[in-house]
Amino acid sequence: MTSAERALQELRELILGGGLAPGARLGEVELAERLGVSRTPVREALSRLAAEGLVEISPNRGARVATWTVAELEGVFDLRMSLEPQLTGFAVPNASAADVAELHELAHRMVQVGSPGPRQDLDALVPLNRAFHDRLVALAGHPTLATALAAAIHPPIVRRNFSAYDAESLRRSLAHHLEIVAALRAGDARWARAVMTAHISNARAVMVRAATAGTTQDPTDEEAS
Amino acid sequence: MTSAERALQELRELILGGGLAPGARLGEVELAERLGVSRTPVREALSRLAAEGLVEISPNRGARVATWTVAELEGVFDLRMSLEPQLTGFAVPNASAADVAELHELAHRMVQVGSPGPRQDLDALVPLNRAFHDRLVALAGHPTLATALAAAIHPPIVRRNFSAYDAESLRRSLAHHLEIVAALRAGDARWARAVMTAHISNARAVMVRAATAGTTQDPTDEEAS
DNA sequence: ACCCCTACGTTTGCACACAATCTTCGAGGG
DNA sequence: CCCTCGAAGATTGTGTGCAAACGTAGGGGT
Repeated sequence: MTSAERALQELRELILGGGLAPGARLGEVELAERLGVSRTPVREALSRLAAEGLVEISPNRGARVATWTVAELEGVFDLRMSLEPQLTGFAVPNASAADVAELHELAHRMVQVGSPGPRQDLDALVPLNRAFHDRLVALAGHPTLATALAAAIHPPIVRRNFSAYDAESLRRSLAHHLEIVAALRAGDARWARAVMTAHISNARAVMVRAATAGTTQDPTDEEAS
Repeated sequence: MTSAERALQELRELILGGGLAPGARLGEVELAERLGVSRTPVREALSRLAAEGLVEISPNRGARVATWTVAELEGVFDLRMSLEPQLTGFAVPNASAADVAELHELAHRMVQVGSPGPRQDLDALVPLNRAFHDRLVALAGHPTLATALAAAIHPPIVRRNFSAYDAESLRRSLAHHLEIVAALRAGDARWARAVMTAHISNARAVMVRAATAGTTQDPTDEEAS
């Protein structure tokens, strides 16, 4: 694996994992020594991340972690609403019994882990949720739609923890997963599309509310001198 | 403007304009001296073009102009079918009388230029068509959807001349533009969406037919020694 | 007291050089 | 005659140095 790829993945992880706050300055030399490589692969990584929409580059002024307004966040959800139900519908005829069982397993574990109580673990929900949606997208067998969706989803995933969900919305979200599995088992593409549309609408409401409320979060740079 | 940007735009023009055939090898040194810059900005341009999907990069094996199978072409049209009607619908409430007049003017000129006869000029149709669709997308006021659409449309635009259209399909396409304007004037988003869906379905049928028939086109590299 | 202009430090943009990898061509053995 | 192995050439990947542009602080002028 090349150094540029390593830098790319590491930076992506850092941004998506919250290690770098939105708006934070990304100096080339700082990142270079932080990742143990030269500036060249760092530049390449930053360029590609800019193409993905994770960082913003101003000529001669360097790169910063991208920030998103509420309007842009809503735009992303519009896009998801256009694509994910479609992908889910495509997945229906391709789902084997084994696939359905696997998805059911994932949805079931999400209910166990996500239900309120002493065993609730919202952080464990994130990889399960991701696995569920990724599996579904893979089943659709539609690389073009999948790529467009992935490009759109990446940015707002930054704060993609489930802490923003209130109990009611979370319960709905978990139920949706199970219902999607049911629709797959029934071979009903229209049903699956409808549930996915509802699923994203629910998520949109939660995220927009969180973003609107959390406008007060620190926009400070990480300029610890 | 930076050298990397110049290289990016020039390469894009070269690929989209047909100056570089799909599958053609893109040597860094060759491009560098062809554009009069060093390898560094060329590398950056190639990297970004790869992110756009116009070129494909294999590690240690260089870059080539991207190629698309018929299946991928159909995938792109699936994506357009998901996004463009949506964008057209969003444009409806934002369209002022002046906007409608402008779009009507464009659609009318396309009919004049595109109708069979001695004054037919298929090449002149391309910029008009592009202006029409761009105007419509701009009216939607939805940067996120617009960006996703633009990213998807770029690749297959390579052969985006209207020579593939038979008389019947071309007449339909021109009529669609006028009908979309009518829907805008009526303020009927559902109507506009439906016509746009039909418009893209028509285009899909034409392009897929052309791609299937034209599989015999030369896959030769430009290895002029 | 406020504004503008200038000089400095920092950072990015680009070019060049070296190292690592892949491809190709040729020779030897089976 | 074909296959395998090896070396040379070419190409990509990465590090480093230099020049240009930007941001900022300080001094002079109005």
